[in-house]
Amino acid sequence: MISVDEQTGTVEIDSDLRAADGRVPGRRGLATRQKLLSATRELLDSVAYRDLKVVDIAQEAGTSPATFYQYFPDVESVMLALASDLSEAWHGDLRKLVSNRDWDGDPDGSAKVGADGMLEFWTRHKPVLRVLDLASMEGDLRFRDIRTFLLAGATSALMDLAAERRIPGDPMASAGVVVGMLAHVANHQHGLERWGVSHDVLVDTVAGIIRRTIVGLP
Amino acid sequence: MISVDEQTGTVEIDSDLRAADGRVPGRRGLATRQKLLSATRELLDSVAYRDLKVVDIAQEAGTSPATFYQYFPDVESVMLALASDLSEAWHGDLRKLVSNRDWDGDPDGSAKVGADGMLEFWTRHKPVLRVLDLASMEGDLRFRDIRTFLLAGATSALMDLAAERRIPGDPMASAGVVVGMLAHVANHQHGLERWGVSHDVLVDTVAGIIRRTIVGLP
DNA sequence: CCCCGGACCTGACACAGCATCAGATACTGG
DNA sequence: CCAGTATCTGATGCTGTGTCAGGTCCGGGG
Repeated sequence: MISVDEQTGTVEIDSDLRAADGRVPGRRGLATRQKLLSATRELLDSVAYRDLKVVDIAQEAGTSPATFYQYFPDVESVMLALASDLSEAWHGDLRKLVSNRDWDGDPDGSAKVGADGMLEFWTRHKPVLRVLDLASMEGDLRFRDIRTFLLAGATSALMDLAAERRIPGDPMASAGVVVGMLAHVANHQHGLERWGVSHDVLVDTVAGIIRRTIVGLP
Repeated sequence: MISVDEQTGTVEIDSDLRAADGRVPGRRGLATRQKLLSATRELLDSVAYRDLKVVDIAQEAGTSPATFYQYFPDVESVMLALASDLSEAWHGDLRKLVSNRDWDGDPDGSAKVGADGMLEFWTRHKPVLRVLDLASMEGDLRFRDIRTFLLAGATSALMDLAAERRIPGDPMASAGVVVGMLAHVANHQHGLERWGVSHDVLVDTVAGIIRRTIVGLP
């Protein structure tokens, strides 16, 4: 669980969960909590976030709505937990997607692998990431901080890359816009394909932009 | 009112509105409908889309919930109408933002004016556009078609530009990605500024990407 | 083995917002 | 001024939320 202190702006990893009444859950309780999380992720494949009902999550998890409220105050909090878990699990891997590349030896290939990896990651975790983007866009600071944390590794790696190479323009802005573009393209992949743009062409286009914006011209 | 025929996939401009019971509204009815639309737009400045209640819209418009249902089946339909109006009104202007430029004489200036204009347009109509993006992302085809129509002018103008100049890569993909990036940056402008990226730097960064992706290298 | 106390679960309930309809009210043409 | 139609709304049933008191399950001490 990532919690953000609005006062200091620091991000803390806080793992001692509490049930609604302040109890510390035991084995059985944690299992139930987990079942509720899984049930939510399952439902998210077929139901839009807005249409997720507490009743349905409880039923899918084989329990009652009242039990749901023992572990989460509302549906939004379940999403917060799911997004937070995902963010913690992948933060580092996304950074490596950028930093573990041979940008000097093979800049084009590196850009392509990075773009492809990002798109693939987004596709794999689409349901949760979609909600993360949705809520961030709506201005929810808790989701926005989780999203920022998830992308921070990749963003700062790209920023360093741009700074090292003395690319014209602001490295921070370039990295931020590029990462945003990647997330956006990943989300709208289906829409673009519907317009006749194949997956491969899309990856090449995005890779080209990364190449020219971050690494510099050939 | 833009309506999309799911069967044929065609988009039709349909202006003869009907009330809930099939009547054709008169002057008074149309005025009430308009008041409901305005009330919704007003509320959207301060209330998140998800939290928009029929009760509140009706109250803001100085009427009753039952009246609301005479003109719209639900809140989503009001948004559809607002987005549709916006799309029709600005479709052409966004195209001109790209096509009325001297790309040969002053490519850098043109890119900058285009980027700035797009960001300004997005900021001005933020509340409605945010919902448009939100709903499109959620996969709602009606909103996605409206969004596509709104951006189609600018996109095809950019596509032509890229094609004329025989830029490496697929012109359609380049234009689509660039327009998507513009929309994304516009939406996340505040987040990026919070990270220390000023508006001007952002415009320059985006203009640079347009310049290199669509017009070609200096 | 039984029993007890705490951890866990749930049926029942009060309430908010949605959606509908019958009947009241306002406008307009003659 | 009145009839007839367009427009509006109070009353109502329904779905889903969030809370609580009380019931069930389970492991450890007697």
